[in-house]
Amino acid sequence: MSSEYRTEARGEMPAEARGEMPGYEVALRLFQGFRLMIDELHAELARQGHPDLRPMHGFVFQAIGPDGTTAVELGRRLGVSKQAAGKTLDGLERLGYVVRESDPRDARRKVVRLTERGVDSLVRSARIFDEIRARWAVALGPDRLRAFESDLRTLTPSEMFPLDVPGWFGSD
Amino acid sequence: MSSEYRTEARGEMPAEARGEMPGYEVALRLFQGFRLMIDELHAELARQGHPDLRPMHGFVFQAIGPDGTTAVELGRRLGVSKQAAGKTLDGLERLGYVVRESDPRDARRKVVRLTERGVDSLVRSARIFDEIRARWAVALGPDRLRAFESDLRTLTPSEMFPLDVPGWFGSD
DNA sequence: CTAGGTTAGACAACGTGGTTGTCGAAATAG
DNA sequence: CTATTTCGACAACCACGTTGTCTAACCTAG
Repeated sequence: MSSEYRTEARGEMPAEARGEMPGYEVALRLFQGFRLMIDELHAELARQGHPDLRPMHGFVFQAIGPDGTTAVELGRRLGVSKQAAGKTLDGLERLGYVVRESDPRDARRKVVRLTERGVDSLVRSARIFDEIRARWAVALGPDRLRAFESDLRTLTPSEMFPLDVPGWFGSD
Repeated sequence: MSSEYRTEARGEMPAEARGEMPGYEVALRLFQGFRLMIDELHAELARQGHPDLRPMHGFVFQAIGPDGTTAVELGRRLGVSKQAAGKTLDGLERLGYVVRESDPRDARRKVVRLTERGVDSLVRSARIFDEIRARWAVALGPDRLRAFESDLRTLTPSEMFPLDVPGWFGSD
């Protein structure tokens, strides 16, 4: 991270003059692109009846999945302790996005499932994301956006998205 | 955010078959690209003598700037209270990345400056970012990467990068 | 069938980073 | 000179993560 402290590099034409970007700016702009989408998503979700959802909740819903899961397994997927996952679920349960049902086949397990409201938020999220993408297609042109997405896939090859976002940014 | 709950949309050929990407995947991959760069940056920084730096610290150093700043102003730039900014600075001061000097022209102010060690971490960060970018240039080809960066700039037009990352993800 | 180990979830104590509120000292406006 | 603003410090509090412990339920050997 450095704009003022940039390593001006060995001779030749500066990178910017060749239309290139300093490495740190690529990182910053990737994050900013993500953040623009997420901020707009949640502004629109708030307008559409989901004012209490936060960026993290999308990752949680994704980790819960259509078949439900347990607090332990959720903690594993999110990279946090089962207790932390449980506390997050407490909040989402209060907001009406998930329910805990007891598993008849294993009396210890409490299976967490999305409620109708939870599914509704996911359907709306998908639509809003697609609308943002559609605006990007206008801004870049559809061919250019397809190339952009293809390159993005090349650079981030994994099939599985890392969901262990909570605490990732933290200070220690 | 939805893979299983995708809105399959009205008729025609599915977006994937046209080489397009669902909107939510664009967001996820932008974040993943950022995260790949940041994770590699900090792994390499740790190897080069800066094992205690965290993703957030880069934003803090950026907000401090080459001329130094005060806790109040830093809090403003990071979007947190002056007290929170002060606590963060306490930690960085203990680690030897910043010093607080009293301002002879205003006895209330304590100007925070980067130490030599702080500047060293920025110089190394810039170099590491550029190395990662260079590998991306190999993966995509230099022309394709330039186009990618150009499109990224189009999509994230702002001059100023938002530094108010702490708490942005939080749950309430 | 039972004994021992494992697993899920609840509960408590704690740490870290954020918040607000208050205060005194120093600067500034009138 | 006085009144107001601003900076930094201190304290109380809160949100959200952590670890540790405990009980109930399941599973597997013998």
